[in-house]
Amino acid sequence: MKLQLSYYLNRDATFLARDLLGKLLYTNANGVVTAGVIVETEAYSGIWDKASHAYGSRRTTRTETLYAQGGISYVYLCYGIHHLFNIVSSIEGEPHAILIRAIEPMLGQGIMEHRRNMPATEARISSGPGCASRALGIDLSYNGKDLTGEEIWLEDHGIHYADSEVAAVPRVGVAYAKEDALLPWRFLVKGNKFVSKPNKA
DNA sequence: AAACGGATTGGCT
DNA sequence: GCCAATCCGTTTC
Repeated sequence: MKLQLSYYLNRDATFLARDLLGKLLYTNANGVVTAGVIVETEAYSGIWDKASHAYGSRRTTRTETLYAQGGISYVYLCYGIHHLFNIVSSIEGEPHAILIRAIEPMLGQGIMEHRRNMPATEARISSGPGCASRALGIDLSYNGKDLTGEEIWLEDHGIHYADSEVAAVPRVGVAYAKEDALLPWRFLVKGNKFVSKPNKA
């Protein structure tokens, strides 16, 4: 049920990004548990990926997390306000990460409503990487957390999407990555209302 | 100690 | 649906 360390050691970031669709992401913030089904992801793969923070083997205090062995979280602040949550994968020294861009709320909707200050009937409550993180209560304090621990983890509840239900399209907001911006490394569940806005395929 | 810039969001037309 | 505000951790001087 709970995904174990071995799952995160897979060295194919795009495989994981696709495989993570349908998995449940849980957080436990001081006993307050919330969870949602992952319905949109993006793969960031290693030092050759111009869209990755680890492009060109860039190592700073912040990106150091990406180089660790898979199975931990990488949370960083975007635009000064949004906490973007990534799953670090692959072996130590190979900086792969999967950005979680949207979830479908499954547990603790009332808590999410409070965190987002909007009714759970609104799709945007957890649509988009910043919103999904906020709904789950993820902030910078979650950076570097063990994903097999008790604060944040993933579970497999047997939800599986057929290839015909999944779209692989270019990533969002990475125009600066030049030719790598065209790679179809964004995966989403077609027709799911929580998938974030940029829907063009 | 200061400047930078962004894996976005949501408010406005 | 489009456009532009925005903020602080990170990086660099």
